[in-house]
Amino acid sequence: MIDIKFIRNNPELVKEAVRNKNEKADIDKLLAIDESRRKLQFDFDNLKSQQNTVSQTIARKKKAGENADAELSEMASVAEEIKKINAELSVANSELEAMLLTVPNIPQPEVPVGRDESCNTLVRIWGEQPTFGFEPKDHLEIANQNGFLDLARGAKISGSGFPIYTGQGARLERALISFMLEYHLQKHGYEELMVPLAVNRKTMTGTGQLPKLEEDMYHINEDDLFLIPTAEVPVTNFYADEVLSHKDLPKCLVAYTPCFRREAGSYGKDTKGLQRLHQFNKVEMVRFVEPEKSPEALEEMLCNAEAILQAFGLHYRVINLCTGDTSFASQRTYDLEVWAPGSGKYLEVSSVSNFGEFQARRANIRYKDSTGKVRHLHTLNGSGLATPRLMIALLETYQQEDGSFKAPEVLKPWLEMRV
RNA sequence: GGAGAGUUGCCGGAGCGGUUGAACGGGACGGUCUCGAAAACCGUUGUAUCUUUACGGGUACCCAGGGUUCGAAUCCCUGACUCUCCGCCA
Repeated sequence: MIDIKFIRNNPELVKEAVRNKNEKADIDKLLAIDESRRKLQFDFDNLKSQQNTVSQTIARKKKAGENADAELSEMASVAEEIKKINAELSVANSELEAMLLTVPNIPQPEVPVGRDESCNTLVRIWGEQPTFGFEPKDHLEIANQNGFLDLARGAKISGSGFPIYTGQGARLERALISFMLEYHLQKHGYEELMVPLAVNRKTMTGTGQLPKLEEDMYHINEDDLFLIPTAEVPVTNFYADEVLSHKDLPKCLVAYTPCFRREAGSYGKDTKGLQRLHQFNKVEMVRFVEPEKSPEALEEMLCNAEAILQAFGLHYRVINLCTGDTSFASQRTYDLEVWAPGSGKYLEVSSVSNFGEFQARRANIRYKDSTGKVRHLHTLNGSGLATPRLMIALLETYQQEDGSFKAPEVLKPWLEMRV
């Protein structure tokens, strides 16, 4: 959420951000509501002030045994008026609140302006595309040949986009999750959380999924709960409505969760195999930092995510997203795209974003700085990483000529957990 | 699912419908004392919002939302959450 005072003082800047992000929040209307709301608030405060004063007089008179009928009848009409204005005020307040929730975050200056992904820029490339002495197969062929996946039965049980990992495939998936979690815990200093997969409306609003993305999420009607599309939601909201101390910052959390996405409106796009799913696994990093430190933290998290791909020896590139491609809540986002040699393309496996105070305002997460002042902190998050496309890259990169799969050395211990 | 109890400031914990933004205690911070510290003593210790160049002032907030009243932390209704007991269950 953008500070209403900021919108008041920089309306053009906010409108530009709305345009550049292909959003459609009506800033002029928002400001008009804000204006009338403040007028109502002013009237309300004055009437209340009058009421408080006279009420005290009444109290004093009654205590002294004097007659207070004059004041009482005077206050009856004031009370009436207050009730009326209060009703208008709460309507105006909720209107403003609703509108504020539709205003996207403002991209940082470093973010290239552009409508869509064609305007994204390349930051760097790591490694090289591997070469094969044979025609590399795509991940589905490898998976099928080795019995790693059973998509047909997943579709039977739930529908397409709900994969079943079988045998060594299931084990590999679990190994990836464990490896990544432990990597971030041991080498990058994160703390682990295991969180609820179904969360309430307030939580979804806190990180910015609601109101915009309601259609993209699975919803449990009975209890008005949503299945999380990313661990970002429960983990960021971990500190909702709290005031932390600057001594607690930065706070670095990591969590593994399944993620659920309806992917409404994207049917038919990149649907082959594990490329686009309704349920997938992801390890997510989240940081809570002091405002001044967030740009630096973003770079660190990017490196944390890259470290995983490097450990696996996978070729990838880092992309700087343009305004039109950064999400509603983000100020700045890097994508990590891993090379899938069998499919012959780069696949997004991570998105690392700085949200500034946008989410902290929505979720009401604050901290007390070293001077004792209470401020909103900055939140960031990054996938570290999502497994399906990572699995694709691994299978395709480490396939053998006979179609078998040879896992990279670092994964060996994780695939051979002895009991 | 049934029965009961509860939700007050950083924490513990008071609070008759009328100077209660909130007693009292603890903690934290500042000061006095001390070579230094402890103890003791004194003082400070909320958030949001409007207004003001500033000093300051107004208003709201005692889980949330409604209601009663001139006036609600205090009375009534609804909801959320916590705890105890019973039932059910991995």
